[in-house]
Amino acid sequence: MTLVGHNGPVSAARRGRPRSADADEAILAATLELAGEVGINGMSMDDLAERAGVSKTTIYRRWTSKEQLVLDALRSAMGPLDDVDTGSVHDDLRAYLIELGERMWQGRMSDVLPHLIEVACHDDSLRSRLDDYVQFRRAPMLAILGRGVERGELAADTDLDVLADVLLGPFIYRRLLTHAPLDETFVDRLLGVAIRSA
Amino acid sequence: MTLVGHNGPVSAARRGRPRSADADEAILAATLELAGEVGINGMSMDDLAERAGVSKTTIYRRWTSKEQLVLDALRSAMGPLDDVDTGSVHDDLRAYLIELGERMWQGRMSDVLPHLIEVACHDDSLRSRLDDYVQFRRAPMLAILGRGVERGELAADTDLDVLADVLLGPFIYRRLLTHAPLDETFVDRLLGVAIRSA
DNA sequence: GATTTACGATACTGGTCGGTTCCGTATCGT
DNA sequence: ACGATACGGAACCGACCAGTATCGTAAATC
Repeated sequence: MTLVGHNGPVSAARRGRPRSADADEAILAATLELAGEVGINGMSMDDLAERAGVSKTTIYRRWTSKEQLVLDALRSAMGPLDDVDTGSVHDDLRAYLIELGERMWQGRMSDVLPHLIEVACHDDSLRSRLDDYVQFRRAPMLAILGRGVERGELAADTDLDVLADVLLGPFIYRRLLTHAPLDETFVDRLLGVAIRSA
Repeated sequence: MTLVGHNGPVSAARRGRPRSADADEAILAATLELAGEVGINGMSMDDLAERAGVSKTTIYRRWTSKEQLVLDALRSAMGPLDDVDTGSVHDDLRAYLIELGERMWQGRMSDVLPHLIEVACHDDSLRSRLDDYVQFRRAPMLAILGRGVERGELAADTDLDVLADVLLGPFIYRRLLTHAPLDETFVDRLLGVAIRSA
């Protein structure tokens, strides 16, 4: 969490008033919310404090800087993406892409993504955080495709990297540029184009 | 151009010292350069003036605000993208995508794109400018695919919209997220996956 | 109850930035 | 030559912002 104070061993029962766990959650949530609305740089710490229903002091008691806070908030937004093995590439991909589509619209990370991409152009910390996120989305996809090759559903010489690009790229493209929907209809048509065994 | 002064009829030979055409060009070029490096919001007018080798007064004599300047600079960066008809969908797409790949790396618009996407989230003027750009890239692509259907190279029930997403999406995806190359090898593999008549 | 720590509110500091103003100089048409 | 306009340089204004400091109060331990 990169919290400021050395929160020592839990058993050691600190003296004094304890930190509010609600405040931690409220600050992280408000950070993602505000950063999604006005951008990472456009977000002022004063506005953030107000949105979180918390004093600015309370924020700086936990994080040393805005940068550290944003980093933590982004990490907290990365939920795991399950990769179920149904025994069929098509069904695996369908399930995976449908969930991806949902998260791309309502996931906590989704609104911040455009801003994160922007800042990552010059900020190495955020750049590596974004790389984590990208691999996070890519790994299950490559696993699914790998199983497809093993089972003979996909040609052995298939370029899995490019195939993953073909399946993931349109999601980013629609989300950032055309704002077209990412619903089941889209997933089915996408699979129809990309996978021959449709 | 949204220039400030009413530059009247050209024949009317204004009195006094004329505006420097070099300055116009230098300012627009420096705007794209700097905006690409530090972002649209991160670009200060003082730095911009220095980069353009021009005084800040000279900028504000031409444009009323930073916003107007950026809008003009973006418009000036949109060069036309030719759509040659070779008689084969595959060859048309190949030529188109290879040029797209080149422009995505070295085109004047390309560095600004991530920043433009970001700002477009809250700025309607830039949002519509970005929409122009998107349609600008999509239109020739759809024309190529349309001819493919006419010639019977593509199935008549092909969803051209999704197919265009499949061909363009990976470019955005690689450019913004994975930073993988957009070279000829990639184009050929992409076409191999997306077009059955490969 | 005394001590220790967290909290909210507010004010403050040092810096940045968009945009304006002023002045002396350069370049045009007449 | 003269008036009109453009130019560079620099100072300037008002707004905003990250981060700090202070103070009175609330909640925990001892």
